[in-house]
Amino acid sequence: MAIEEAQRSYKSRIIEEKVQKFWEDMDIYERTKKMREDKPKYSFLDGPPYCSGRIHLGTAWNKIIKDTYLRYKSMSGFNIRRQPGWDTHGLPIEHKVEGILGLKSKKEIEESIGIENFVNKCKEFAIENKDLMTEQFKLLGVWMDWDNPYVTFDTKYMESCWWTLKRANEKDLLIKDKRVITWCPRCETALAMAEIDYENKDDPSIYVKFPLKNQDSEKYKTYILVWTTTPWTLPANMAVCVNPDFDYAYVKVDEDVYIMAEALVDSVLNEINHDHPDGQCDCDQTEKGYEILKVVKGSDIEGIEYNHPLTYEIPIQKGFNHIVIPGDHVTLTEGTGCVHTAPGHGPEDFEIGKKYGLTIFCPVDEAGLFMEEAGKYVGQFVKDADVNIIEDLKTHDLLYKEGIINHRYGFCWRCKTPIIYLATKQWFLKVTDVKRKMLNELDKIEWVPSWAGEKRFRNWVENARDWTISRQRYWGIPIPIWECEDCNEITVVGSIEELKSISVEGELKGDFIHRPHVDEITIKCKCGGNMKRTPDVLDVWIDSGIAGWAALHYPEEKDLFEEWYPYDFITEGHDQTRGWFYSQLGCGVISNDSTPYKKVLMHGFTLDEEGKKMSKSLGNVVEPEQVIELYGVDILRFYLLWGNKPWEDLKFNWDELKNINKMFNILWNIYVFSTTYMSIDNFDPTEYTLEDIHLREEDLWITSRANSMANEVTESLEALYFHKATRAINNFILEDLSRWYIRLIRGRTWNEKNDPDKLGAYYTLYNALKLLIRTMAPIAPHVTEDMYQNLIRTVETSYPLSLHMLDWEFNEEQIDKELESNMDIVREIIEACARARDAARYKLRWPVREIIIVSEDKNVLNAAQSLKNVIMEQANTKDVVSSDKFENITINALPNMKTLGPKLRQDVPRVASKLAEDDGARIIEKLESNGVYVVELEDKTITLESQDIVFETELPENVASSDFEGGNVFIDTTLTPEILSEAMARELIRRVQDMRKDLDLDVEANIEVFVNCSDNFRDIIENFVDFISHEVRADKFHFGSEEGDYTKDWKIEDHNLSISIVKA
RNA sequence: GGGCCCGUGGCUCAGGCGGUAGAGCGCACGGCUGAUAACCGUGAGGUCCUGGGUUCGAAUCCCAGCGGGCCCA
Repeated sequence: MAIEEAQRSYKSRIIEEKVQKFWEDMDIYERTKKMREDKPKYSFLDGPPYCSGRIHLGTAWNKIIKDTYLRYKSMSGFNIRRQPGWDTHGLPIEHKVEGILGLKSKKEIEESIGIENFVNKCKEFAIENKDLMTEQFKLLGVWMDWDNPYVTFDTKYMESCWWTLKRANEKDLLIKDKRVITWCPRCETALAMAEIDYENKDDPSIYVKFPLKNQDSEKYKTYILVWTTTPWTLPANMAVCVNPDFDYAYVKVDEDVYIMAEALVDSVLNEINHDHPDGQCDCDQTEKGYEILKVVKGSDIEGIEYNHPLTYEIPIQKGFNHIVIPGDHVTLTEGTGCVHTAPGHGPEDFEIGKKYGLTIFCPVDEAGLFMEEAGKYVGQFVKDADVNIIEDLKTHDLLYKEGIINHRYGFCWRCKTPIIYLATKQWFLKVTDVKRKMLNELDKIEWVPSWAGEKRFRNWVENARDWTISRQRYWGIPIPIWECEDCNEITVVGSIEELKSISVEGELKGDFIHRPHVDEITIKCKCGGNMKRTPDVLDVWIDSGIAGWAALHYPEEKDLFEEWYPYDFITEGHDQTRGWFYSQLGCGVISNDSTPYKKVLMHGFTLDEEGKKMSKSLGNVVEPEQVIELYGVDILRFYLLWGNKPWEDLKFNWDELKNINKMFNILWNIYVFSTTYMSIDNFDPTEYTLEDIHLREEDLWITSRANSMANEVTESLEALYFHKATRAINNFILEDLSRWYIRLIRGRTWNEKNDPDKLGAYYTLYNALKLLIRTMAPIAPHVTEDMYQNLIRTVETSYPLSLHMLDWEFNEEQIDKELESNMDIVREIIEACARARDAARYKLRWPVREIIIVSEDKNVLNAAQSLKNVIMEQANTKDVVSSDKFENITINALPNMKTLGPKLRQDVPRVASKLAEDDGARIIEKLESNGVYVVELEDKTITLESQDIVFETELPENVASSDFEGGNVFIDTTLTPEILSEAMARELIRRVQDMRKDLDLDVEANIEVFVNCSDNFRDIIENFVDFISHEVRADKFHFGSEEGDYTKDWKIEDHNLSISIVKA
């Protein structure tokens, strides 16, 4: 086999489809895995995406990061576990299925279609999406065990979950408790902190007057002034909290006296104050509209009794005792410093209520409707009751002030209903008991970036509360707790086998582990009573939190667990700080006393071009498929790893994608160039040893650069700094290969087939490309595989079937930093030459006699000397001279008119001519040694200081110059007859080449050339006919006219001529 | 109110362990081209968010503030 000429243009989709088919047909993924079976293990755990729809750009980014890193690790010689996971249970899917079936409440689910049908429908929905999303991930070229994923609804998976709960119970970390928790009144279930979205919302902001029970004055009535934004919680008010350390004022307004924090009196009572433009207020109390009667400490008003403001509407409230109690949580940032306390509707209120023995009064049911105890409000939805309550307060003259506040409020993550707080009995994991251990374990984890763990995640864990794990829903892992109806004893079932052995009623077949079948199974209690399952399912965050061992079906099966647990690496978005990073650590510590993962990359979100979240309602969603269709998978992958640092949010940018597309085009062009010539010459690198070929300095240079690049990519990937890896690759392709190396070797590809110099270029280019595609393979796996199959595998037949089976390696010994920096300098010199020519309007195509490089920097002179040949070719010069100074420069000294004009007046011309007579360099010398320069005129002596003279450098005629960072270049543009001949020959060559291109001739096709020109022009180029013929592949070259296959008239400088080409 | 992150040309972003501010895109002009629908050069375009501090020297380190984002209360 031999290297074939590549397709002329880069068609990403065709290549990618071809490569994916190749992988599939040849079973490349499985083979690659098998190949590295005996290597050291590197375990990875996929954070399971939730299967409720199609993947979006962020999900794609997530899997691309994983795939790239794992491909790299695999090539680096590790046996990788990469099982994908699917999160399938929970409210989001229930919510979608409710929508599909047109169901509006739990009652409808239970009564109109039944739990079994509903659960089956949910499962169906999850499977459909799982399959759909699998195809999407495959399209991205992500290599995972797609046929063997872990799925949270699998019986085995759920069994591991039961074990985890049993374990928690054994450690006394599983408790049932009445607490106030966040609740969705639409879904009628408890929600965990991770299931709440925060958004801004308008709510009432009211100041309510709570009348004291014992009024001590006939003249006025005293109230505690209380602020709330949830009027509907007032029916459950049991107490008022004050901070014992604050000062509280009795403030008289008209006929009322209000008790409130002194510091807040002004802002609450006296809005007039804000009308003073200078902020000064010297109004007296009457103007202020209030009068402070006295100030006491918070602790002084503890125990004061008051009457509930709605006893008329809610008779049951008459039976409770309402008092003022102390609370350290009371602040002065808003409100009145007297905090309405409803132990049934607030977590802090609840804690305080328990502490002071208040009744936990909660007259609201699971659907958010007021119950009988709420008196007048019975049957009203809590949020709807707000206005009625406000009206009733007004009626009793117990409303001081009313307004609207816009503040952050929690919403159900799925149905967007505002959450409420309710006191209910729920099951909890006592995270607060293991928090210390969690923090301890957290320190053992390596975080990228480090602040993600050390600061952000640590902060979250430190504030963790006990975890509400029970959900009053259907599609989830049933809580494996059976409670005795008689003695309240509980049994936590840890496995299916265990359930079988102790169940007395109900069948264990079919999908017995899901609801509703599992609900029918009963267990005999020690007391002889009947144990029934607690009807709840588990918080879906438990599902994914246990993935570490549930995916391996531990503890029922132990081998895999011992081999792979804990995991070396996980990576997810920063939303998982409160999600999966947390749930895994919590579950891991509870069941195994340790963290399930050792290294984490926390990545960002994908945003739209303006930095806004992508959302359907904004219409700014970019689908991965859109990008793939336009640019291809490899370009999408490269872009996502290039756009920014992985842990920052990525503003998706089409322009950047275009930019990456350009880079891939150039890469492809390099490939086309290489294969074009290599296939013409049947190049086979295995046929040559270093003896047969000649390597130039530039060959060693690109080899060094390629290895430096590979080194940088290795370090970057290892550190998960994907942006640095892609930048190194981009720089190598554009700067080193395309813009420089290919340009340098162009001439050599024109030589004879077995010319060692040409073979040196091929050999070097071949190896540089080989290293490049190997290094790029994890990021752009398709195009590199395609190149590998043609460029490498056809000639190095002993190489593995796929690029991805190659080991990750490069040769540090081939890195020559000095050569690299010399080349940097030389590139600058050559660029300076181009600038100088440009300024002098002297074309690059025309050779020059010599260029002189002047620098005081030894490194520059060394570089110029050691890479002289490169400069000669690229600067198109016959000679290169380097020196620490330019000898031929003339320095002219002129009088500085600004200083000398006023001083010397009519003497200026005479001084000027004296200055002109002397050598500028000598004048400078004198100024430097004497500080002055003396001019002797016939009639006087004039002393000039350095500021009196300005110097101009004058280059000899026909010298162009330009400077660069390390010095200057001077170019001798004298046009000798020889140079003119060569210049004209090159002009002619370019025109013939242009015509060959017009004819779309093969690169190696031979032609016959006729040039019809003046005798003068013929004389000029006559000596270069052989050179011209060689360059344009002309077998024969004639002067004279001919009607060839293609004839064209040209003008070169002042010469009119016509060129005719005959195809050979 | 608390925690974390971000703020660099018109746009997208590098740099960031202190030492003359970079790239790409876009704009203008010039050039080159048998791998390149490419490329090269030149030009215009920067209070590196603001203000303090440390230092011979701060885009970089420290403090405070402003603006944006995420998370929490």
